Amino acid sequence: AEEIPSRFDFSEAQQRLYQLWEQHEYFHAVPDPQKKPFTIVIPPPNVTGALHLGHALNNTLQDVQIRMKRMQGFNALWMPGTDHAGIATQAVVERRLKELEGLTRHDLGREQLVSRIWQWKDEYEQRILDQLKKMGCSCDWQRTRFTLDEMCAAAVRQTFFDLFQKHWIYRSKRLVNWDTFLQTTVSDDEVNNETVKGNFWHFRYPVIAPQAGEPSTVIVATTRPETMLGDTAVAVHPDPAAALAAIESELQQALVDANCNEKHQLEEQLRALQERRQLMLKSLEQLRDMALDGRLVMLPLVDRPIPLVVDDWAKPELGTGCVKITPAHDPNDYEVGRRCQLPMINIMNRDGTLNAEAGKYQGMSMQQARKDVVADLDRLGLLDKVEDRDIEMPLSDRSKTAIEPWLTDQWFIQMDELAQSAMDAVNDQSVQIFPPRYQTSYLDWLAEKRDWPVSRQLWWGHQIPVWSKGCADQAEVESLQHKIKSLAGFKTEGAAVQIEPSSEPDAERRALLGLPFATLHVCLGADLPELEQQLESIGLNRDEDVLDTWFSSALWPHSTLGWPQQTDELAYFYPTSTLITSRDIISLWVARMVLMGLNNVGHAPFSEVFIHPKIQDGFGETMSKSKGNGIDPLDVIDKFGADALRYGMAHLTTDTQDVRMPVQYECPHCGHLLDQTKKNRTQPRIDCSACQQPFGTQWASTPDDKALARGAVISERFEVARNFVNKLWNASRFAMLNLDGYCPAVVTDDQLLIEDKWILSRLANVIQTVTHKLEHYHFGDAVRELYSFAWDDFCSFYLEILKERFSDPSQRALAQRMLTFILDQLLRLWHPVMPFVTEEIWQNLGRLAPLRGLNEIETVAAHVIVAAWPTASAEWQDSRIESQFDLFKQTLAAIREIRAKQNIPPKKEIKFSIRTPADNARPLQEMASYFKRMAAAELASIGDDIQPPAINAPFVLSDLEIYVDLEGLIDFAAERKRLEKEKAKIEGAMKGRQAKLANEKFLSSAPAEIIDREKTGLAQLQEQWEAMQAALDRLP
RNA sequence: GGGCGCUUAGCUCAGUUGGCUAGAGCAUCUCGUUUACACCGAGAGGGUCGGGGGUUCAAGUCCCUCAGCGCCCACCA
Repeated sequence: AEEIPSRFDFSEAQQRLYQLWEQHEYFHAVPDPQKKPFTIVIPPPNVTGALHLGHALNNTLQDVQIRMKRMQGFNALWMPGTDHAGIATQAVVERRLKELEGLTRHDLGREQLVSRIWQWKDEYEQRILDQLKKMGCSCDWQRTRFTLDEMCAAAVRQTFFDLFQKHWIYRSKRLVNWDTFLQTTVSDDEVNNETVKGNFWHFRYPVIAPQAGEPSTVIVATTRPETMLGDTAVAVHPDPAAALAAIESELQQALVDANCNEKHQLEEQLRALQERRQLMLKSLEQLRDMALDGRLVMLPLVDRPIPLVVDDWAKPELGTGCVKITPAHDPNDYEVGRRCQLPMINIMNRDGTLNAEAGKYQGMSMQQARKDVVADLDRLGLLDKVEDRDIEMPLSDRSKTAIEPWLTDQWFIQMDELAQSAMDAVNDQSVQIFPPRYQTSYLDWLAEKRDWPVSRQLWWGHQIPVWSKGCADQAEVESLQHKIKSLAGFKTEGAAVQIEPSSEPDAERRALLGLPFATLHVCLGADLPELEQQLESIGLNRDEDVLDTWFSSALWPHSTLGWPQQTDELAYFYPTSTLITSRDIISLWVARMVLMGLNNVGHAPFSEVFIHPKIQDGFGETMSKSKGNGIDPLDVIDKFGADALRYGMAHLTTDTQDVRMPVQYECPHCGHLLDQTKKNRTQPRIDCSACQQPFGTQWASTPDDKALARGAVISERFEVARNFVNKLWNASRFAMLNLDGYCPAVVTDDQLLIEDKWILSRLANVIQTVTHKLEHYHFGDAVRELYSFAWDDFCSFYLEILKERFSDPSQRALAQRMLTFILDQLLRLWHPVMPFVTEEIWQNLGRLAPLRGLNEIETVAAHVIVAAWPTASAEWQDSRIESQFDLFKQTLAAIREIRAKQNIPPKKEIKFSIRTPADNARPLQEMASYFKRMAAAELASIGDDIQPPAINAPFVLSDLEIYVDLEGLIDFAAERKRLEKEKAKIEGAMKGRQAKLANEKFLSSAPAEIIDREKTGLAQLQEQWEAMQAALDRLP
């Protein structure tokens, strides 16, 4: 035992122990009807890049749950895997392709690009799985899945086919966010709005054949002039007078409720509105009438007659009150176009240049066209005016270029029934969300029941399993349909047909634009190469698009278990037990998993969802790769160990707050820690403030910077955890040093000393609390409870007391049995949070004490990972013993305080007396030797009627007066100071109570129990005060 | 604009259904290497609980309001 080092060498142990667990296949779970399953599916990390501390938190919590449940005897399965993360991954790879080779994806082609992305995926998946292993995650690696692998693909195909058959999947036109640089759509949450300086242009559109008294032009305003080439109408409000009046009365109402700050502003707004009304109302009403009359205006530059239409999207209080309608390039205009049945003219190519619809502007970029359109209108005298204005510009998060709204064909999932089923699951509590407030965001989002657009114009993902062909007329539709249905294998192999009528009802326009009469879609429910070939041979082509990445993620809990195959795993492990994730994907992922699980398997995928806090940097911003404020968990593991990382994560997990984590750079040359500041956190190179040498950061991009040693990003928050790991390690080291001659035997109650009973009572309470807290996701509470038990109770008191008993041969055997038992229990309780150090100690303890136990002796499990979770024994719980022991602790603290204040040398022995009733006296008397050891103080006398020493320092607790004998030691000044301060404190407390008790209302309204408490409290304070005063009086 | 949170010691966070003198760790200061641990031990100082108002015998805790911060959703010709 002597050769055990005083510090836990985690870096050596982590690898060895992880291998040990894997060799024994402790992580591998197979269906076993004898055991109850407990299942968690990992929120699959994106293969975009490495994991940061947010993931570390997420995965730590999952592993804590899994390890605890495994110890509780459940058949625990933690299903690991990664997500292909569609656009994010493709964009990363494309960007790198551009940087390193100067190539675009079009240079490579689909197949080549996809194979490049697979390479990237292999690399990062490896890295991610490696990170998880280094964190100690006990995932069943044999079952590792990837959202794009064959098993998941089969589930995707089957699901799509099923929804297609139910007609819950359909194709329709939709405006998408088009990134003209990457030439792909981006989802709404990958679009950032940036405020930029722009202009507000006012154009005149000539009215065709104006009648007398009518305006000859209509003025419209826009921030995007080039889109006018695709205008198909000008809208006016159906009742501008009423609309203006409504706003006016709203403003007036607001004015009534307003405070003076707002008042001024509101008055101004009101004045402007009234002015406007005077100025514009008449002409707006006139235009409205013209619109109702079916009048047309001439769209300049392209010379296209377009109608005036009536729609309440045209707000009379904004702009000119009239609004140009460009259905194919603006989301709101698109809605107007649908309501008014307007043609939708797409003027843009995939690459952001203008197409043939734009006439002479064809081939120009949108920016160029903007300049030319404005200039040309100006020349024609149709530019009314130009205002400066701040405008919100949508930018692509990936390419940082402007997003263009663009009208395209997209596949949708009809959500009403699916969403309802997912709402029901939460409403009837078959899925419970913790903390419960997150139910609201889940339910609110689903309640909108907006159809889910699932196609993405990407190459990386599950390609949509639909083959289509446009038909020119009804006859062709019928003959093609007949041909398809008679294909060999069509009926037997799982295929379905849908007919999509054209979005353009007008035959002439269809002919003009080359649109089909209808499109025939065939969906195949599985990979069927022969059938696919046959379809292609009769002219059907497979959709180029892929599915939204969340489509496959939504199937994750059942696809990973083999669905649509009816596997044993699916039958046994599904539905899973709990889902642990972060709040930003409640709607994107959690809700969709619920509805897909219900649709596919007929059962919600999990019964509980725990939403954990988010990790923020020192400035309150969430960690993300793009901000450069992320921490690689491996940096923390290298410096503090995996257990410390996990401890830190669990400790910070409370259910109210996000976690703020200020970080530092560690200089790779001298180890100095530099605070991360807002300024230096995005710098590629930093000079160490201690040794002046430069080091690189994760932002290093130039070859010079990259060549520098990288400074790790770490947080001192983990120091506490590391220190605790070491504390536990050394407690076990103490045990090892004192277990010579250990022999196990049943320990009976009558053998136990008061401190044994106390520690067992504490242990029983802690087991109960910690189990409850962990089972209810209160990770922080559980860790705090265990920490104070291990450090304060076990180490600071129990072990100190045992030292005394180890030196007494008659007590040694019992002390050893107690020590091994408590340590054994501590290791089990800590194992889910700190698997490595507990396993290592378990091995060491097992060598010296393989048989352990109190009530019965048993051979313990070879490894703590599979040891039984402790159960709280009710017989041990004894609040009387605990309060008796508390008296000991308080007495000890009092003596130590007086020693410190009096500056008594540590080795100098002192004497003290205690005046207390016999009930308290007995246990304290029994512990007399511990005062000697732990405070170098001898208990001279104790009892109801003892005489305090002549010169003493008093300390008064409830029912307990402690007198430290200061004969020949006293520092009068220090003692006076202590007593005065103590007295003042007591006086303050007394004052509050006296005031309360003098208050008639308090006496009449407060419950008797509270009044009683106040009274006895005051009496005690009075007693203490008198003792202080008396002692002061005695001082010379 | 709508919604959900948050604001407690220099820092990071606890604080149950309102009820004894508001806690912990780090940092600071004092003392100490007594055979588990200096990644340690003993002790101390440090808070008008974001501001203002209200309900109550009693408010960190409940209500209103203002300010600041974070996140989600929607939207701005």
